[in-house]
Amino acid sequence: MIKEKGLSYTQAREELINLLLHASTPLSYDNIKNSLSMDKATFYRNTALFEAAEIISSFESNDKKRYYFIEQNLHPHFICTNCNSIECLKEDIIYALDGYKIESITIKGLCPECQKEN
Amino acid sequence: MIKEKGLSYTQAREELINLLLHASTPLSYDNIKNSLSMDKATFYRNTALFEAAEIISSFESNDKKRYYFIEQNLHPHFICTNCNSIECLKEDIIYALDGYKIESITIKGLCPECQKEN
DNA sequence: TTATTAAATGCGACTTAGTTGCATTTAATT
DNA sequence: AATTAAATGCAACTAAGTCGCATTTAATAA
Ligand SMILES: [Mn+2]
Ligand SMILES: [Mn+2]
Ligand SMILES: [Zn+2]
Ligand SMILES: [Zn+2]
Repeated sequence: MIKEKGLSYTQAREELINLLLHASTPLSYDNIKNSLSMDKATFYRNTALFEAAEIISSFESNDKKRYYFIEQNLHPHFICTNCNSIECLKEDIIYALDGYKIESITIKGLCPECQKEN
Repeated sequence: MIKEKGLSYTQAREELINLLLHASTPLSYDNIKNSLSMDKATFYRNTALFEAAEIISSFESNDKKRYYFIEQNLHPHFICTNCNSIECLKEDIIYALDGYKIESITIKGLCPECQKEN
């Protein structure tokens, strides 16, 4: 995966790709900093590189943090503006936007839990 | 609009609502700071208040800035990850997410301009 | 209209996710 | 094994947004 894109294969990059491959939702630096052996600067330099190489995607959540993910099938992510939880929405929503290339879709609002509380 | 929600009607709030009402795309503080007579703290305190009162919505773009908008019909916004431009996507896309309340939808990717350059 | 008061504002200090420069280490190639 | 350009760690930095507090203003009562 890394080598296919002509990038050199380092310990840090392997570690980062593995974490993202096995995650069930997008992850921020903050989420995984304790599982990472690399420095924060290395994390961000590599995520930027992987995004440019189109190995990973990301979005900015409500909590001012960026979340990174690797996913085979394009699906929207739901972000709760109350509790900041992030969910994968597996229901297929087809976006045919002529001339645009779609990298990620985020839907913000209130999750079922938070809506009840109102 | 402001009074309907039981908020007091101040010069700063009128100014802010007017700017957002007449904007053709979502706006960040940076976009309009030169047109604003209020302080940055007041801008952010009022946007937070308006969001809580459900007068405005917002999303975090790719450039780490938050964009605010008032819109009658719910439609997605497209954010180009290359040039950071923001567009309203008027084509109606119906999201029926049972149990969720949807406040905003953002689609990220490459706009037609930036995709050509590749 | 004026007096009262709680809420709104401006200002400066602060927070914090992410970035950058530079010295050191490491992966890739010879 | 030697070479070298790229990758990394560290510490300093940047900038969007937040917060405390003194001052001003909107709303209400007199
Ligand atoms: Mn997902
Ligand atoms: Mn719009
Ligand atoms: Zn929630
Ligand atoms: Zn673009």
